[in-house]
Amino acid sequence: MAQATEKTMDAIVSLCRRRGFIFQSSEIYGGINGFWDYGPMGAALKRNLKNAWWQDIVERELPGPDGKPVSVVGLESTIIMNPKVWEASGHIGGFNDPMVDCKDSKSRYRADHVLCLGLKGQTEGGQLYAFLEGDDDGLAKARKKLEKYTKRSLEDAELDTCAFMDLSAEERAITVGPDTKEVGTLTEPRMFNLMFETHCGAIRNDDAKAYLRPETAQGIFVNFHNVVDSSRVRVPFGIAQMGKSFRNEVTPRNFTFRSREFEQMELEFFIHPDEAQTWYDFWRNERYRWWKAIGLAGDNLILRDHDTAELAHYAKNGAGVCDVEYKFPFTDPGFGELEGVAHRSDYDLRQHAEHCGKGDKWRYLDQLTNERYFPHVIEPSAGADRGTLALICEAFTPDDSRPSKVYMNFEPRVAPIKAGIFPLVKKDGMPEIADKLYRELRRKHVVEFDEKQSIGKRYARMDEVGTPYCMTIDGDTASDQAVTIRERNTQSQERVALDKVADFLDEKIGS
RNA sequence: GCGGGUGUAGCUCAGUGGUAGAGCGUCACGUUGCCAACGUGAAUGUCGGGCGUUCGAAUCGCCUCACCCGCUCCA
Repeated sequence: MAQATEKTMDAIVSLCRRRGFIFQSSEIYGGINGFWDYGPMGAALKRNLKNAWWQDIVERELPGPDGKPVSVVGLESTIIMNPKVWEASGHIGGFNDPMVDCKDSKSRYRADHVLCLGLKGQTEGGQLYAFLEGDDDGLAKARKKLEKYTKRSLEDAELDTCAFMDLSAEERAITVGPDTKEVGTLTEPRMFNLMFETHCGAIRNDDAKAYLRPETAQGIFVNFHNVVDSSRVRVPFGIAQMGKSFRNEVTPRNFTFRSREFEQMELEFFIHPDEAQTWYDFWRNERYRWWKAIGLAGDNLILRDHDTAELAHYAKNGAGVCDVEYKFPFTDPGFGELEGVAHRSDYDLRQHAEHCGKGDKWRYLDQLTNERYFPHVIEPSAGADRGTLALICEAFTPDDSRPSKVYMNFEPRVAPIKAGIFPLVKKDGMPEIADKLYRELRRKHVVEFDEKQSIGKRYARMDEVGTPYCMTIDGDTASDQAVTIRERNTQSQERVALDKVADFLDEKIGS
């Protein structure tokens, strides 16, 4: 058995497998890179997370910046859409990063991160030496190579740096790659399409080509007017959607953190352009608060505002972009993104208005003010799989003093099992009383009945899947009509009357 | 995609050319009196996969797949 006394990714992955949280997809055939399955516990945990998001975003009342309830409706759009959606959104074309390969060293670089060092004023002949942006060692190496080539030491003023992206074919031919000694081994910058392709219908030609969506957001934007016309919403309001998205990542990595198939929980919140800052600030703070409330309450969660330099094309000059980030064991001491909150301006609605040919007719009409405009969008976009993984990592609590050596400290709201119902021993009528209690509690909560093996072993199992409460029917229950309730984190026990157990659970778990 | 590492039972691992093992876990029966108790019995292996070398491969070689670390990238 695993002696998981340290909070390492290996220990967490091991527990996920052992207790049925997460398995590798298609494992019996050797697995498939970037795809993961959720077992019984993982499916329950992820569903609880998604339900909490849907309830808190769409269903329950949330006071907005002005104290009035925030208005949000739900949507479920398809994974495959008309390919023109992706032309309009910029995913075909601008979405991908240009990459450059080195034929000699077989390395691949982000083309826009490659810089070239050369002699100032030199227009022909000579050689250029490539290095990676921010790589001081690489720069020093490039300079050394250039000095060796010119056979003399060079002053700073003689040097010139330019971007590889800006080079002509002739200039690329005299460029030496960062990890080679030959010239001309770098390819021209090439796009790698991260969208999965498929074909609709029986004939597989270019006309039938379609894409699996790389984000759920566009399904919301193209349905903007359908929702406005059918559901009596008024700006400001939001459309929420959760669902699978697909990206053919070059390097899936870090357990479920970067997968090729993943689930998003996205809200597109439509606002008047003048109110962008107010609503951006609201959602920025609200989303951070929400992740804390769902169980990421410790120091591992941060809210990070983006620098202007890293802003996406649609977010320049906006109210801002920030990430809710979690310190995973594999990112430590850094952080990994759980959710991005971005002011996307009116970029997407305008793009679709233009591409579908409706143009200004696609503007929103405010019937109170008679103003027509393209609403701006504040987009809180969260990863459900990343969120689930963060909940698992945060909950994983080593404790050598207990038999399981570890327990999962889930918030009761997201815990896969809310309570275990155990007869202390399998005789003297205890199983019958336990079974009756189990059936009663099961009507409202996910609870588990277990009469096998010793009581300690059953507690240990519940610790490892993060069940907050265990209710034990013992020899006194028949006479005093009360059970022992064990609390997971403290392992303390209290005596609760049988007819008060349901109330106890309702209060602790919420309904 | 590049470089490095790893891959044997559910888990942790032993096994370096000669009949696939241990501990824990799991299941059944008995027992039980609050934290992985005990007894008896049982099930579970493409030794990641393929090809090769060999009389014989978990073990040696080549190819491949998956995972981990670094680069890269990202919801």
